[in-house]
Amino acid sequence: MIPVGFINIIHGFTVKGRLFEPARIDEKRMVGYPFKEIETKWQTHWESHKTFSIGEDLDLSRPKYYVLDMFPYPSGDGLHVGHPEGYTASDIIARYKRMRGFNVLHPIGWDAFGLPAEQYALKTGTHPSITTEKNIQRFREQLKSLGFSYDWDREVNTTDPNYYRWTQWIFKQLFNRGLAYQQEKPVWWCEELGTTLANEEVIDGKSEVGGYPCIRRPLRQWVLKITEYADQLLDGLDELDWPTSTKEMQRNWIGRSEGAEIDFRVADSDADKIRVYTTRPDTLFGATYMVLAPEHELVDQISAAGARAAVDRYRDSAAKKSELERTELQKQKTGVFTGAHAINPANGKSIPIWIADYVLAGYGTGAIMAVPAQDQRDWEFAGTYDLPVIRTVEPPANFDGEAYTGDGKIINSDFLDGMTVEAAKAAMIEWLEANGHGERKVNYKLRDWLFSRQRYWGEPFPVVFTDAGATTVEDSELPVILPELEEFKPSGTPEGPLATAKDWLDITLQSGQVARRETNTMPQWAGSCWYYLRYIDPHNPDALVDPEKERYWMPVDLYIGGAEHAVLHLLYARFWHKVLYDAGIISSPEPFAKLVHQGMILGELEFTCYRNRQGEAVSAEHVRDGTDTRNGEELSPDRTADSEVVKLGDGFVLSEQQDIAVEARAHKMSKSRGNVVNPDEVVARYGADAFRLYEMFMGPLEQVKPWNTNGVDGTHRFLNRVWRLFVDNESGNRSSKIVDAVPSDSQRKTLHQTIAKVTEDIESMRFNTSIAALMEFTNTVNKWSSVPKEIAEQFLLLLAPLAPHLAEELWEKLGHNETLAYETWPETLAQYLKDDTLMIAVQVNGKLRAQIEIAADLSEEAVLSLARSDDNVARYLDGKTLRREIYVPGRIVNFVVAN
RNA sequence: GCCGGGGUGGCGGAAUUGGUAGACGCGCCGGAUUCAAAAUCCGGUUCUGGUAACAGAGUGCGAGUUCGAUUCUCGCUCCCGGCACCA
Repeated sequence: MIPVGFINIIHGFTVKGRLFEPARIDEKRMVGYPFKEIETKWQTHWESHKTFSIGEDLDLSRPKYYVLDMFPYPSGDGLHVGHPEGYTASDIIARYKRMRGFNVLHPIGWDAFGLPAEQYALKTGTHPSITTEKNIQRFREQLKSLGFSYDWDREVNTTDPNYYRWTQWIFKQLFNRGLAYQQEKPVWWCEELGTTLANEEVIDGKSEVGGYPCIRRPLRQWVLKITEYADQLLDGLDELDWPTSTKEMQRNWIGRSEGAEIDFRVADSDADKIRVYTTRPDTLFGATYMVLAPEHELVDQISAAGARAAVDRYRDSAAKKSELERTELQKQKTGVFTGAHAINPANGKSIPIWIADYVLAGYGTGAIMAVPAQDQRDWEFAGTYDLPVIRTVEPPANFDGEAYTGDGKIINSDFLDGMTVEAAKAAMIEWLEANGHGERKVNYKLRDWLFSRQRYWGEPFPVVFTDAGATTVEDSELPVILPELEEFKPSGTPEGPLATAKDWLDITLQSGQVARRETNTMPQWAGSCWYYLRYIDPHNPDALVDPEKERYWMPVDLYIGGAEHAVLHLLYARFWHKVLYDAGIISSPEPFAKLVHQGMILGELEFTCYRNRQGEAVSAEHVRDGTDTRNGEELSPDRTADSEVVKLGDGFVLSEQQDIAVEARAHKMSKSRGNVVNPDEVVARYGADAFRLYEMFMGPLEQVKPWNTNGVDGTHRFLNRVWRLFVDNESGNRSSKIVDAVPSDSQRKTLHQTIAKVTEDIESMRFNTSIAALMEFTNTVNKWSSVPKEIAEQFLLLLAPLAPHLAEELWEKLGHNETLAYETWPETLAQYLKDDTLMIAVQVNGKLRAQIEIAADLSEEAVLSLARSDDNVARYLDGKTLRREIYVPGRIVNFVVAN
């Protein structure tokens, strides 16, 4: 699912003779508590005791919590520091919820079909299943080394026939419900990859993977009718606790719009009527011309003899343009007059019909009525070709724009005059329907989902072709197993590599009928569309999920994963889910109740100074995209050491040459930049607990933030201090500072304030501040001469979700034989939260002049009097007229004075 | 262009039913320990002035509301992410 690959080598590089080593971390030897030993010990313990396996016999009277990570695509490069960010967050929640008495489902698996393994097979002949298995091993080890509390008995793997059997079964449900159909569709074909690609896999006419050129060609494809669910997918968003940006992106992607379709008769012709789609039926009287997409089917029929040559020329050139060129040219709109005219049904006027590629064939009806007065695109086109403009909405008096798209009084529109836009739309639709000229219509940007790929490493379709067409195979025939192949080369034809599997391809059905299997495979999205359901009942041979278990566990309570999946994965999964819901197979209309995106982790902050060919430094304000904005000269970026720059004003400048501003920013981790950080090395040096803690301590989970290996020092030191607090350095036994004594009130206060803060922060996923609270706690406790065992234990329970290995070890040292994973989470006792005395601020005219200590229950009058008598406050009140006294209990006093 | 998010010390960040800006950590400076170093511990660290007490300025820029604004309102600006002729 996470397609980004990163290398796991950290290499220094030289720039102008200086060596930069962004993350050479084995150089310094870390001394401190024996994290390596402890972490291995507890990882082994959890595994052998199946601590986090929830098994089959659950106490269903307990509340459940399903916390899910987006499962990874096991790339050959292993984990990078971005993966464990979300995984750590979900692990903390999982561990916390267990301690809160929930049955917690916290699984992991592998999204293991996909192009990279197939391309590797092409190069090396290694079967993708071997590569995949090897990569999974590596990922599994890495995840285990970080101490995540997954239920490893529930691991799923999309390439396992026992898994994809049910992916195929779901496809059958789609097929049976008429939601899967075949169509000749112009699709992106990439010669180099020997496969078709989905729109989202082609960027600027090149393949997303490899950057190879792609062309459009028609192919028989499987398509899923996601558009049938457009309204449900849109409406379902309202009830979800998801980031607004993600919901908004899905809404835009679905792109629902309401309007009307209107029929225009072609003048002096018996050609078919031309139907247009518009969201502004109220502007019909302002339609001054009509535009058809170059691909529109009526173009041939209507073009006048004299215009035909020009029309054909324009159509040819439009067909050759890639999508990119079409959109790039949006500044200057082009088109050709067909020589034909259409009759405006509202007023009988004749308007010219043009073709232009700013009208898309695939949206609406592929034809529009152009209203330049109220549409900026039409305005531009009309300007270019000198077409008339009729305003039908009165713009505001001070309006100085071109097309006016706002609300206003309708003018020049016969029976609509004087209405608002909203009323006029309704009135016009009513008129159109009454007179047979058109009808109300809802449109979507969302297109049906191109669901087949001409690849090997994907799920085979459970489909065979006979003379009668496509049929699905019997359930008893599932899974349709991917055949072994000698060669993984694409056939070079639109048929995928499976076409070369002769023994597999042709079968005889039970009826005796001869049939041929579908040679397409499913796209990578298929397996990830429903994996969260399989985790609930991963080994069930009879159903994709047991209905009773499904009812208990669904929906997912918390789903954590990257924002790059905001639309596609999350929309496709919701679509399948709703289909399964409608089919009565599952009980919940939405799969993911709450969604959180972890922010990307960037490389370390870098300073870059740009230099021209003479080697002269160019100040950053003159640099844009690596060139000098003043003369267009190419500049070379020069990585500059921290010691050579100094902060000046808003930015950084060279310390030797302070008129030269340098660029200061953290970049996305990438091989080419050499700023990739490998978690294995961080774990080796600091330990998994310190690594987990740092990932959470960096800042808010959702935020993009730069990595800084030095920062791990901080969390490691913190864990060291905790260790020394509990363990005697000499003997390795429990420290004599931990005593069996009754805590003092003040000690209880420290503890319970920490419990309150950590609990609140974990509940709202503010892990950075919960860690800060634990640090403050240890800073305070370190000053105590002894620590009551009761306090020490409660603290360890608070630490446990965040740094589980160390917490377990110290818990054991305090004399416990069982894991603390299911201990009860500490309870905040309110009586220890309030202080007897508190410090409050005293301001005079809003400026802070003193801080005074008061008894918490002191009356307002007494507080004010105390504040007035403070020396420094008195200084500012002296000789002035006191106008107002403000006391916010427990917080602040403000005296307002005048001369 | 449109939609969404953001701008706070040298750095990551903390504080919003409006109430002591800079918690916690990194880095840096000073000290202790050490033959020395690492590690550890203690103190300092927004800027300016002052030995200090304290004073002035300060949360992207400019206005406004308020006794009081990082927080609310209006205008501007820069950065990040997404979409981009969807009629």
